[in-house]
Amino acid sequence: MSERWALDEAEGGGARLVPLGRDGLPAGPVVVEPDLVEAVRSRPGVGRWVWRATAGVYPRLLAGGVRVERCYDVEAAEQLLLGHEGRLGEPRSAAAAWARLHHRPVPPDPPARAADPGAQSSLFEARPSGPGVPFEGLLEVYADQRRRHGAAEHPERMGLLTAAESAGTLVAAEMHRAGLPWRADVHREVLRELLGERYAGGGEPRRLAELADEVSAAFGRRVRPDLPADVVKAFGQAGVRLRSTRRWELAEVGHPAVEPLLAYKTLYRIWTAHGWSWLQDWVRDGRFRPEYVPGGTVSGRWTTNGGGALQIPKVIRRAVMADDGWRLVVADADQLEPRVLAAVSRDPGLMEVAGHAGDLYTRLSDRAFAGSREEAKLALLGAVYGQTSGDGLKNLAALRRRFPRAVAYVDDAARAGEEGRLVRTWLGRTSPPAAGAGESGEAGLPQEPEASPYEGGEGYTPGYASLNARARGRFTRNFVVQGSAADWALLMLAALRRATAGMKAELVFFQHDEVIVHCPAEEAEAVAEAIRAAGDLAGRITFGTTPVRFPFTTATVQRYSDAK
DNA sequence: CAATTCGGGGGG
DNA sequence: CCCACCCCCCGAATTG
Repeated sequence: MSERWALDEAEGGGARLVPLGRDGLPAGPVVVEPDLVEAVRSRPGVGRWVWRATAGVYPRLLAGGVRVERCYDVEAAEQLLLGHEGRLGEPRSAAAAWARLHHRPVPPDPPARAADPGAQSSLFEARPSGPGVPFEGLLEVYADQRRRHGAAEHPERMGLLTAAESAGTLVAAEMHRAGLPWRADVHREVLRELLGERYAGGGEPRRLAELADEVSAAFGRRVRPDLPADVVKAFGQAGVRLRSTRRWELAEVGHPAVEPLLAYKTLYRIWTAHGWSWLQDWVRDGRFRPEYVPGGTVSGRWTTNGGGALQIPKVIRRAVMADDGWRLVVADADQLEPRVLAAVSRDPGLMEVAGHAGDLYTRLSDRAFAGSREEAKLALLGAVYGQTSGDGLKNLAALRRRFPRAVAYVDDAARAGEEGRLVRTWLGRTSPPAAGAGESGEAGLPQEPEASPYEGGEGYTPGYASLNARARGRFTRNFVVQGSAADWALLMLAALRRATAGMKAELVFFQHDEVIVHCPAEEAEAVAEAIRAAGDLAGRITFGTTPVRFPFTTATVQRYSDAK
């Protein structure tokens, strides 16, 4: 029986606190204490802290050496509940929620804070705490949120979603504090190998300048490779018509400028986005500390605020190195999205395929297709993404025949999107309303009943159904799978966090379906086992009883680039 | 001059 | 070969 307390910052670094009863209402007098960190440290029996926003409170606790077991993030909950109620887009701050409760004017959310490169911690940041809400208001909002959870389509799942999202906010703050081990010297070595030395004055490094010269030489005139319009014009004069200068399009052109141009693009990207100035801005004392934003995308995937932490180019990963005597345990969930589709659709055939730890696509091709593993993979991904053309389509009919419930699950989601309805992930995260819903827009009109693309016919043409509706259908089709995968990932993180709580190991990176744990070498085996167990547990807690397995590919390495 | 859009790359 | 889904980040060009 763990206690639940509400907590808010008070003026001068202090705290307001109150114990909460089983009904979520205050079960005692409000206490004011002079030191927030001590207030929490001295109450180790509290099992869940209810507070306005983890990002506002938890960095201070971490800086004071205090971790909490669980929390309830009122503003994260507000966002999820608004979404569930079809009101995504309304302000989500606690102050806004309080104003809505009392039918007062609702303050807009403060604008997102700019990225803060190189911050060692959030301790000294002037973080805009948003429009103020008194402690009593926060308590009222919390009590009302409990009621709204009860009114959700699946109250238990909705409660689990909020708990998981809250756990995610704790992980995000802890990962920011721990930082990803980053060897600036190795990074510079990589840059020098790829780009050559830098010239004074901040111009292009040597290798880029050489490649630009090669491109110009191939055209017989000066061409700026970083200006698409210039490149298209140059090819035009050479008799090659291009729609764009995208990599795949250039690759089909036989012209001596293509090779140096493609090399230029790759290196230019590294130079501008992960080059010397990125290093200067983002790496301090051997750590890269991005600010993670749980629930930063509509589907529940995380984003980061600055630093491009979720897009670290493969070649740069050599710089991510464990400390001496330590290791990186890098774990990647295997074929997560098809496994999630099996779990949510309860398709018997797909559950059977996903009920083993081995390669899912191989098993899929063995059972369902005459074709190769690659074809099976493309067909399945095509079904999940709403592919409209190309090779994957030819196996879609076979997929539909073998796994009718799985395909119907995503087809239903697509139809809902086209008709302007909402869809939800397994735990209840909800897609945003269609633009213009509620007005006299397309969402309110009856949709064409005579031509559905989902009955398997060839030759379907969109007719008058708007392209926007079709795009929205692809979005909702994918949302139920990608979002449910994000549900699972949150539960997996929460389980892993608990499992490693007594170890020296630290979670240092998370990217949709991949985690990195930094730990002493002797803990690596236990950590790998904890990850495996966290995946299993997350599968059971998220989806209930299911034969579907959620295995990882795990590597214990010294450099991130050695995993894979 | 600042803010926004575009084109292209990186990640899953 | 790509596509289809979710993103971030950059520089240049365009717009207010």
